[in-house]
Amino acid sequence: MKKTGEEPKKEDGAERSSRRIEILQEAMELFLDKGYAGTSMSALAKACGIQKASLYHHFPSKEALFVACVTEGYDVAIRKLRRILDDDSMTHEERMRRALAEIYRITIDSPVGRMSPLIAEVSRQIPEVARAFHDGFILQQHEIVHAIIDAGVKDGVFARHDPLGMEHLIFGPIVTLSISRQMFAELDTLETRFPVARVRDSHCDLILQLLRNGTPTDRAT
Amino acid sequence: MKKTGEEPKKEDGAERSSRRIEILQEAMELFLDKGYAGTSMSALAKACGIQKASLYHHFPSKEALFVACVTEGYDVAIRKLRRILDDDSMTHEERMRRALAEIYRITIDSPVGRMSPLIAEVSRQIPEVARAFHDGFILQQHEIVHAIIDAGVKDGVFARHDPLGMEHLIFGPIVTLSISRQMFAELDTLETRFPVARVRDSHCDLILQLLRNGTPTDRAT
DNA sequence: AGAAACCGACCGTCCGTTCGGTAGGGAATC
DNA sequence: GATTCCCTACCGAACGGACGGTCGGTTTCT
Repeated sequence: MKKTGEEPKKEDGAERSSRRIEILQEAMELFLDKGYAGTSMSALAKACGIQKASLYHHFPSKEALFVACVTEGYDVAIRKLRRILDDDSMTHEERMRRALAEIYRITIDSPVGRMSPLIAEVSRQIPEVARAFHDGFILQQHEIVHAIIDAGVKDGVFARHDPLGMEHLIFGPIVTLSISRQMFAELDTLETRFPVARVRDSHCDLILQLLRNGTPTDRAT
Repeated sequence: MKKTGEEPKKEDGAERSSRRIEILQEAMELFLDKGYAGTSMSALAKACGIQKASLYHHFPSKEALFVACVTEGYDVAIRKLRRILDDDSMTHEERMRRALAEIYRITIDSPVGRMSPLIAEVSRQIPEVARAFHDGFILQQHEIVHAIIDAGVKDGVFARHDPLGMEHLIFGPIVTLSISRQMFAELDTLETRFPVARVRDSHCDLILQLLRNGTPTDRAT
């Protein structure tokens, strides 16, 4: 509701409530490492070097703190992706490759992208966070990719495919790779079975192969 | 360690410790519905109609109970998939389509398949369960799919692709669809954005399109 | 002075787990 | 055939601890 209205000073933006930002960063780290239920307010306070009661001067509850963790930050994460969409100096294929690489980076390396398992964990308890994550993060990326593909189709460079199927074919492997790398982090075969660079390059090749060749079977379900 | 040695009577197998099985079924239901941390032993006991202390006569701890939930059942889940692999009465393409449909069913409908978010939630706390899930469930399915593809390649029906990339292109969308449908279950656009049948059919078409056409760029990274 | 930030101590609750004890049925003993 | 023994399944009650959250008061900054 009101997530940018608690600054002590004016809306200078540069250093608005440094404590609050510090708490959010520590919280993000702990949540990603220990999960939502596994992160206690006491542990977070200790990580920040303050008392637990002080946390409640910045956030009214643990749930609100988690929601802030999710909602604040994903607009920053996809900003670069949006810039790729707006860049006209590339060919359609090159722009697609750049966008895919950036989505891999966002989903696997950035804190917001790695939060999918967390959202899944709390989605029943805090349904609003699932909606926020979907509308503000997932949906944004999907729309950007569709825009890139549509531009290529319009110029006759890309073949037309079922948008829904293409969407899942693009994002499915990326999301699954990110989640797998987290849940199987302890496996000694992690880098063999789930290597980022190899999967990314191979995935990219296969998608572009589909985008270049038209689909002969145009079965409409 | 000893999971089949607690029957009260002989090892008749038909009704080995009915209480134990009842507990496992109720536990699976609760875990899938409320998550691991969100499922208390008290709630499980109430669901089974017994006292909480009685649970500890069948399982030494909550962790052990969860591990049993995961490990007991996934061999049953992929039995049908294995039968499809061994069926020689189909063409390669038809077998691939059948296998894909079965994997969608397993991953989205069966209890074991829907446990991925749960495994992710507890993977740090109980690392052994992640390994068991990977080796006994994920890896089994991957090997079966690779065997089906290899047979098609050997007969010249399927084109050869990077096995790792193909693996992620096949399983990625399925796993992501299953997880998305759970974490975004409250969204009113769920069936529009994540419909099983449409995604499955479209996915299947795209995969087979790739398997039919060879890949011209044979870049080895 | 006044507000914001912070602190130490505390509250009520719920959790996983344990303990001592009971009911009941089958086997062994007399 | 009755008694004793034993073992499994079960139960009521409680334990220790951790958790999210609160309260009254103190410090800090402007």
